[in-house]
Amino acid sequence: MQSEPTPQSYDPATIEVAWQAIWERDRTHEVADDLPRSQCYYVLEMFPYPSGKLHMGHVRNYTIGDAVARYKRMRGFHVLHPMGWDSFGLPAEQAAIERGAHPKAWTYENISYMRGQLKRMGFSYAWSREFACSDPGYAAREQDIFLDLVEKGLVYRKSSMVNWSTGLNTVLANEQVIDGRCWRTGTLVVQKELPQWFMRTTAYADELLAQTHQLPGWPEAVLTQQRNWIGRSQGAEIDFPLADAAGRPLAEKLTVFTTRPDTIFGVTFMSIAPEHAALDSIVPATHRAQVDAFRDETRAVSAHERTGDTAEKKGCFTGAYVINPLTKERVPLYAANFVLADYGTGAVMAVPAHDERDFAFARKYGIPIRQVIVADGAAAGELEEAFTGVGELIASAGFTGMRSDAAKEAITAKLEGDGIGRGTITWRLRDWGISRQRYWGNPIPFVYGERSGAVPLRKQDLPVTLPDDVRFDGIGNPLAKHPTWSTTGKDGQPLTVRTASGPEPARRETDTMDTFMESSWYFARFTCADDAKPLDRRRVDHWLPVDLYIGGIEHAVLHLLYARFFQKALCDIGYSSVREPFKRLLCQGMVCMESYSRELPDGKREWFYPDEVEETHDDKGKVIAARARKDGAPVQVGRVEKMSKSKRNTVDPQQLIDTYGADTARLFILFAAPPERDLEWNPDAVVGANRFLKRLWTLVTDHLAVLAAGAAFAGHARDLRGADQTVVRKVHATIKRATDAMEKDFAFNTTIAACMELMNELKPEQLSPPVFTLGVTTLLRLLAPMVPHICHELWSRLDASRDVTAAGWPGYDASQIDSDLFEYPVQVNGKLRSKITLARSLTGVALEEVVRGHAEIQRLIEGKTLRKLLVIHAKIITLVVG
RNA sequence: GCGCGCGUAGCCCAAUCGGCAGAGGCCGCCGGCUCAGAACCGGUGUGAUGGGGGUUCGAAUCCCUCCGCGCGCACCA
Repeated sequence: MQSEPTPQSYDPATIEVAWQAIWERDRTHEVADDLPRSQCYYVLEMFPYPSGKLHMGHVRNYTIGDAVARYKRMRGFHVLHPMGWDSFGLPAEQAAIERGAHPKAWTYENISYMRGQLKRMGFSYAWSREFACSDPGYAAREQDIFLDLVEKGLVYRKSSMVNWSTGLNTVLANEQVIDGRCWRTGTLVVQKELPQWFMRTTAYADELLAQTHQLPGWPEAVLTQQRNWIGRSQGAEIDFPLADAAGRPLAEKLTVFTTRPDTIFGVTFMSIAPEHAALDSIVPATHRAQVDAFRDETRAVSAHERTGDTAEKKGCFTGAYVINPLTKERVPLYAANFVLADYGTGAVMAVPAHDERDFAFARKYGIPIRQVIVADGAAAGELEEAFTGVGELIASAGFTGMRSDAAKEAITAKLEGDGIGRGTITWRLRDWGISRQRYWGNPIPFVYGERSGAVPLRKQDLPVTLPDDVRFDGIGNPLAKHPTWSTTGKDGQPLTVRTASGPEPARRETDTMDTFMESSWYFARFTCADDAKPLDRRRVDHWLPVDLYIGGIEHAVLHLLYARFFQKALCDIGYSSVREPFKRLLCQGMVCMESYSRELPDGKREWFYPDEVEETHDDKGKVIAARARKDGAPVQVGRVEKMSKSKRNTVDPQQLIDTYGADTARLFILFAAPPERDLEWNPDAVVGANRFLKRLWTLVTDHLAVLAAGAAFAGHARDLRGADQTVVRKVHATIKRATDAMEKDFAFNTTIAACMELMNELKPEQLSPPVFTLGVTTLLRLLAPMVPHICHELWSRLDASRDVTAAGWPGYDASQIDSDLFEYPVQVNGKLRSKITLARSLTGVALEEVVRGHAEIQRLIEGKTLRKLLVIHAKIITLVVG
């Protein structure tokens, strides 16, 4: 049983709630929009999906962001630090299906609970700017923007093969397909053809790629991933005329894309995607049946199995031939399972000698392999594997002898001159399919006239709102099944579109937008959340780019690429002139914990909660065994991995707050690891964090009389001696370390360590009151961004005139850090041999003279030859003797 | 396979420009306090900085290579 807290003991529940009430009452963390930009700072954390309650990943993300926001405020910045809710999405509908809860009610109840948790953590958000994406106001403004994008030609509709999740009955983006399975449900993804709405992300492919080289504040890993995803590929399109079996050219042609036009003289066949549209007209009747069969066979397997690394390369001769435009040679055309219809032109000139896939294919089907490139200095010979490098051309007519780079250009130029090819760039990046066959999303503001087809809504007919009376049975799209919604206008009358010949009956688009749409501009809306228009350009341009954006690396190519695209699109429809939304990106690591499990006889795994397990340690404290309490039988200590419910290695933030308070949770999270690194949850270390705060509490409250009585020491350390001098130096050194750590990488862990060190030095019985006061007040100011409640509370007891935030981040005086003497380590031939103490003020030639003459140095070189003497001021003395 | 990152004490992690390997915390151990325990206070660190090689007066740090772990991409022509 815990004893009842006395007024003197640290009672986080009371002081934290009290300060949170003060911040709420005073609207402490709101910020104006008209201050000089150089004094402003926009820090943003990726807003959460309101799934029910905060998990430890959220708490870490938001703790980091809050510590930055509070730190920047103490440095005098006007900080914009908003929060909202990414509240459209599938889990709400899953809840409706499974529990009968209405998505709207479920979502807003979750928001209400989670907002309470955020406030209980003491996060310093500008709550007046809060919104949820499912709020009618936000969704309506997004529709407004959408229509502008339509106007600008950045939205279009086309029928296309889509990833269809059999688990969700909906379309998934490529990014939502992981190993051929649905990212959410893990069910199989199949290919299906549907009309879809697309955002023209490819219109910005060049800029999206180029700007990755101008984002120094982003982690290299994210930039690399985005570059891979965009996938720029420079090469040429080349036309190959079709030929009949006798080799006579036909009128039709096939165009290939290649990055290696220099290998064109090595082409011995052509391969084409089995579902390529041109095949129907190309394949002669004699081969039609088997090509169709091959296509169906290919289609039957999922995209992943088909293109996976291990998949067998298979093909089928089409009965057709093409002519190599440079050699005029006739080569066979194969349908091949590894050729993708939607990349490049869907057809590939096959050069087995210089491409691994073509090599394997040629071996399998007995197709000739003709080498046309040799590595520099090598001779042509029998190839055991494809040579995919660059080198010198052989057997390539007039291009023989050229190097690959030159040949690429020369051959492309020749093809261009002949009108049968052209240099071109192909992208891996596709347009963004945004249609979702779901209810809980933002409706796409289009209608379909009976005869006139898809028509965008007029702005005065916005917004399209979701109906509340919807049934959820988990099959198909609830919106499409609603009896009246899709055919009723805003005025309650049957929906029509205007045409030249008068109103025409129409029905609504029932697809809703991918929820990545909402998260693509919420950071802009935060700058002007009260504006009637979708965005207020003045304020958007005032605050953007976000100075620091914090979130998980799992969004490296999803959200972060869409948001970059969207920002550029917003610029081009007049809402901003800032083309990159995030100046600096911080990707925090995962929150991990040890897991315990054992294998059951049936091969399954049984997982244990930590308190179900007893560990035994050796005499150094190393864990040597673990067994389950219930049966005493051993369990395996799993590796430290991301918290997950199924592995029973989660910690509930609410429980943590209830037990230790928000400040302890914050302190542990910031102290246990640097932000980018994975954090290993350690319940013992949480207790340690709590212990530190208790000691801080006691240190201040036990000496309130002394601390509140007089001012902190403001003189110079040189005028002090003994413990007072040591502590004043320590104070300045600590401020420097803490400041450097914050400015460099937000290395809260080292900032906190420096504070712990300082506190260990603060022994009131050995210090004069002004110096002790300096130490304590410095400590409170340095810790305030990280553990704001306890620091505000203690500060208020020392100084009622202003709060600790207003007191600001302390500055330091470099001249007060170091003592007048420096103890030089002396290395002889790289080994530490001795130490000598000299005045720090000694530098340069004078310093070297003193060292040379020093008795200790003389002793070290006695009887040997001094070959070299290096004296680095305030660092080290190195002797090289022989 | 390719790309990015990481590897320091039993564990989590520090170490500005290449300059004495150790700041802080946890665990363990010892001691104080206590009838006793918890809490609290004090004390307590011997590692080839993952292996090998190189550059240097000097390498945890820079370069090469290998090993291990994590993440991402993966038939993109």
